[in-house]
Amino acid sequence: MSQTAKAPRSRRSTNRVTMDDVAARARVSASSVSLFLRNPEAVSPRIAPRIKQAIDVLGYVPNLLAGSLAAARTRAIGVVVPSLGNAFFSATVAAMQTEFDRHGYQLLLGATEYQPGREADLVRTFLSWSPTALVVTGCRHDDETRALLRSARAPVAEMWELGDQPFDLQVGFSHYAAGEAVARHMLEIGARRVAFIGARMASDVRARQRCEGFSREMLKAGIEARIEDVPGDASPQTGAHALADILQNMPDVDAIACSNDVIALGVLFEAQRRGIPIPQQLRVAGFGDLPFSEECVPPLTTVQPRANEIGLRIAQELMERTDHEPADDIEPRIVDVGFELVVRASTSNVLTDHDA
Amino acid sequence: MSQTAKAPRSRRSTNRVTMDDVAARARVSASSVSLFLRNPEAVSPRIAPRIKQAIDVLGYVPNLLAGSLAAARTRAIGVVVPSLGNAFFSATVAAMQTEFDRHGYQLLLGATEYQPGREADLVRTFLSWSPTALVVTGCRHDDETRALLRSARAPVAEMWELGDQPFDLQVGFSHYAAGEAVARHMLEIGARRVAFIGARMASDVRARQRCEGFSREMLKAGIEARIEDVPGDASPQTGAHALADILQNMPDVDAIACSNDVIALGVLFEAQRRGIPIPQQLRVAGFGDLPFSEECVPPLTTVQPRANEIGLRIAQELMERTDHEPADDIEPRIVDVGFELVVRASTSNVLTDHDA
DNA sequence: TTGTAGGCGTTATCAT
DNA sequence: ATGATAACGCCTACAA
Repeated sequence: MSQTAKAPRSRRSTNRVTMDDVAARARVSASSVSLFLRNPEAVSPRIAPRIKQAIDVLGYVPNLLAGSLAAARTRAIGVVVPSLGNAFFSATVAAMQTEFDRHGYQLLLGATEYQPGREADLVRTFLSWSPTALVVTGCRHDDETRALLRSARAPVAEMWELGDQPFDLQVGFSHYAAGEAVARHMLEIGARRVAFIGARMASDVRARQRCEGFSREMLKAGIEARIEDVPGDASPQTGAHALADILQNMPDVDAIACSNDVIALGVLFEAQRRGIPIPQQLRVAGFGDLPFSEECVPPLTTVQPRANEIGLRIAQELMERTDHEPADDIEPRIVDVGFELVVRASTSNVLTDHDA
Repeated sequence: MSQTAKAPRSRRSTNRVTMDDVAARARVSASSVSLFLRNPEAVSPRIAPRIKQAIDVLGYVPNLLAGSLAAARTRAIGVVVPSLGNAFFSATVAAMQTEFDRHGYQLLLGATEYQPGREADLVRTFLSWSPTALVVTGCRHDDETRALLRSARAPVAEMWELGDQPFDLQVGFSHYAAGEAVARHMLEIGARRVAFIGARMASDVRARQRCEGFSREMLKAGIEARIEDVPGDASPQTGAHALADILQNMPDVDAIACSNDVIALGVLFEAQRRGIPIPQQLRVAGFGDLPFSEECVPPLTTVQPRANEIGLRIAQELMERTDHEPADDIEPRIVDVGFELVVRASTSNVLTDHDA
């Protein structure tokens, strides 16, 4: 009895339980039910339990689409990341999702997989959901994306990078500074023949920034770093192959910085296979402080980027903004969460203290 | 001029460009615009360009909420995963998102972080979005979740596991079989004193299943496996500590299977530190075939679970189902994507062939 | 092919 | 405090 012949123009296709059904059963008006759902204290103690019971009995689930349409605000937040395969972003997304969820907001997810034009597509899609806010990765966006974001009637947060003019919120840190920090550390421990391994740096803006920071700092010391920009995702294979390449062209290399810990891990493995002692002959540093970085042999010097905090701060700042009226123009805000250089045995000769 | 005193009962808070605006500018009716948007061929070649231009000029973005409400179907699919920190699930989610996006569907993401009760909460939230379909992880759900899923007017896909009665679709493989395969392999290469390391197996159902498959197969050969169930997320630390534990209680252990490659990696590191030769003295196997598993020293024997294919198949099957009328009751379907035992040097004495 | 009008399930406004 | 009722922006059966 799904399509009854009668009832002309009845489009009530779904026999979904609606607020009216609840109202009827509780013998109140739909308005009261709506009120109760938003603020249970606002209805008299006489009818509140009736409504509550009706909801339970009927198994009523509010229709957010209708609600959002009527209220002209959707409890959804669109998030664009380059890739979920990257542990940094999946950690940030996880943290955001948890926090959004706590506030009753739904996370809409999109990944560009580093394909040009995808960001604009995803943002456009998100916009058609009338999201409460938008979160994008990085500060570099093509003109189309910028236009869409500017036209958005919702706060825009940029994450994982600082720079340019913020739309409404930026939460991240300077990747140049991270690269510089690694370079300075390398110099301090006596590195003179250095290289930087990065994956796909033409499209991975932030890896490129770390690379540039590293190179510039090295140049200040009169050292020209060899840059190994390998195609494809960052992976241990990437690192292993890159090390092979570097050794061929620069046999006396004494320090290698990597744009990612997984690359550095590959360097460690390849060095192990070749019998190159680390850090005695070659110092290695990464970026990310991934779970294995503390445990590998030797433990890896790296930069810890606070991926979770980025997600959390973004969510908190956005949740705070949504409490205000969209009218009160809130100042754009930049939050530098910083990073931490974590020095471990891969760049120092001290005893391995992995089991502190 | 946001709240003009006139225009009683005007709630038009947003000066958003609507379909009516487009229609007015193109000098056609809104329904023609609607038709054009859904099927550009269906309107006359005379007005089509007018509509197209009006859309561009006004920067019209369709309101999916209104559209979904009217059409009683939302182009959104809710996905529940245990955790995005787990590379398996983030890979599957990435694959799904890409495929959904190709079909114009939005992925709604939720993670339980292995907390009891969270699955039901997330499903309930998703349901209020009237999703086209729901995707959940695994086949074990509490009563509340089952009830919600059963009541859902949308196909329900279960992933990463097979078993029990499928709601509409299951795409996964047998984790028991995966555990058994590892056990048989270990037996073939002469393992006699074996252990299994798993993380948080009380809540990670699938890790437990792999463990059980492993243990049962060992028992058939008269061997009782020592089971190391460590708390917390799977990590190299987990593996390193577990190996230490095992060596203390079972010094003559000659084979260790792990519920996850990252645990196995930790075992390799700890063995390296202790000077335990692998595979000569100790065979090690993992699960997941993560990026480092082929590259580490020695390369790791593992089970490759086809995370991407699971996501892709789920998306494809669901997209196919949504083409049909919800009326035609489609048969529940089970897709076993299988897995592959990848034998590498960590369990064999053959020459390392990492650079094939 | 194009237009008209009713309805999708809420929320918000206003009157009681 | 509660209830009518008008939006919200679009889709779709039906008429023209």
